[in-house]
Amino acid sequence: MPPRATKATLTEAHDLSRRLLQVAERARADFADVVAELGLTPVQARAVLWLDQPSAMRALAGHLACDASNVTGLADRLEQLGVVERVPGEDRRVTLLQLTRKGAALRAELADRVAQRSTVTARLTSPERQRLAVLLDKLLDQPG
Amino acid sequence: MPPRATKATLTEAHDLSRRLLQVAERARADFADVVAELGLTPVQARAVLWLDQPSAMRALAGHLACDASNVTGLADRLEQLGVVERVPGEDRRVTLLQLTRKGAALRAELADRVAQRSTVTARLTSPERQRLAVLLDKLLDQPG
DNA sequence: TATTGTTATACTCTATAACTATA
DNA sequence: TATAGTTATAGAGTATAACAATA
Repeated sequence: MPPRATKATLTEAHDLSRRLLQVAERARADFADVVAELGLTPVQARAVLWLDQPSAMRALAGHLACDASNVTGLADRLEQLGVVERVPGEDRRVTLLQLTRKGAALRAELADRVAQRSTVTARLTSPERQRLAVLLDKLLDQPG
Repeated sequence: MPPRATKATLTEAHDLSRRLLQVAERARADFADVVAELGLTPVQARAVLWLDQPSAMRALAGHLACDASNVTGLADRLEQLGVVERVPGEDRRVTLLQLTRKGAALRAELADRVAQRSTVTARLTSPERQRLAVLLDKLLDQPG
C-alpha cells in the first residue's frame, strides 16, 4: 500500500517525533541483536554492563528502572549462566551482585561490540555524532 | 547515589545510544501523557491518528506493526468509546474501521495537542529541529 | 518501625493457532 | 486454496502485596 497523501501531511513535529521513535527502535533492535550473539537478553546485558563494580540488587533495580522483585529472577538466571555471583554485603540484609571472571570477560566483550556496532557509530561521522549529542542533551534538559 | 566514575567512562557511542533511548523514552512518555488526557492509550491514539480515512483492520495492524488478532479488541474498545464504527467493505471478508463524527473531532484535537506539546516542539527551535531531522534520516537510511 | 531480598500472584502486551465466512 | 476477522490461549515483561531476616 502506498502512503496516503493526507496522512503524510501530519505536522512536522509529529513526524519528527515519529522518526525519533523509529531511530530509537532501531537502536534498541541493534542492541538486542548484538547482545543476543552473546546469549543475553537486553535486560541481562544492561545488568552485566552496569556491574562494573559489585552492586546491591536494589541498586540494580534502580538502574534498570524496574521493581526490585524482578531482580531476583534476573540474578538467578545470570548466576545460572555463571556470569555473576551473590555475595553478602556488610549490611546483612543486602546481597551484592558481583561479576565472576567469566562475567568480567563477557562484560568487556559486550561493551566492545555494543560500541562498535551501535547504529550511531555505524552511520554517523564523529562531527555528526557531536551535533546529535548537543541536540539530545537539549531534549534531555530538565523541564522549566 | 552519585554516578560511578568508572561507569561514566563507557564509550562515546554507547553513551550516545543511551541518550538516544532516553530521549525516545521521554517522547514516548510525553505522547502517553498527552493522549491520556483525552482518555486514550498510546496504541488507541495511534489508531485514531491513522484513521484519517477508513481502513481495513488488517491494514491498521500493519501500521501498528502488530498481529491482526490484536486489532479486534482494539476496535472493540474504540467502538465502545464511540470514536470508530465497523463498516463492511466491498470485499465482504473485510471490515473497515471508520471514525465517527465524535472520532473525527477527537482525532483533530489529538493531532493538535500532540503537535504542540511534543518534546521536540517544546524544546527545540525550528532550525534545531531541521538539523535533528537530517541526522535522524541518516540513521534511518537503509543499511548498506 | 523501616528496609532488603524473596515469593506468589496478577495484569498488560503481544504472538500463535484454530475457526468462520468469504473469495 | 487463500485471506479477513475472530477467539482462545500462551508467553514475555512488569507490578503489587505479603513474608522472613536484619537494621
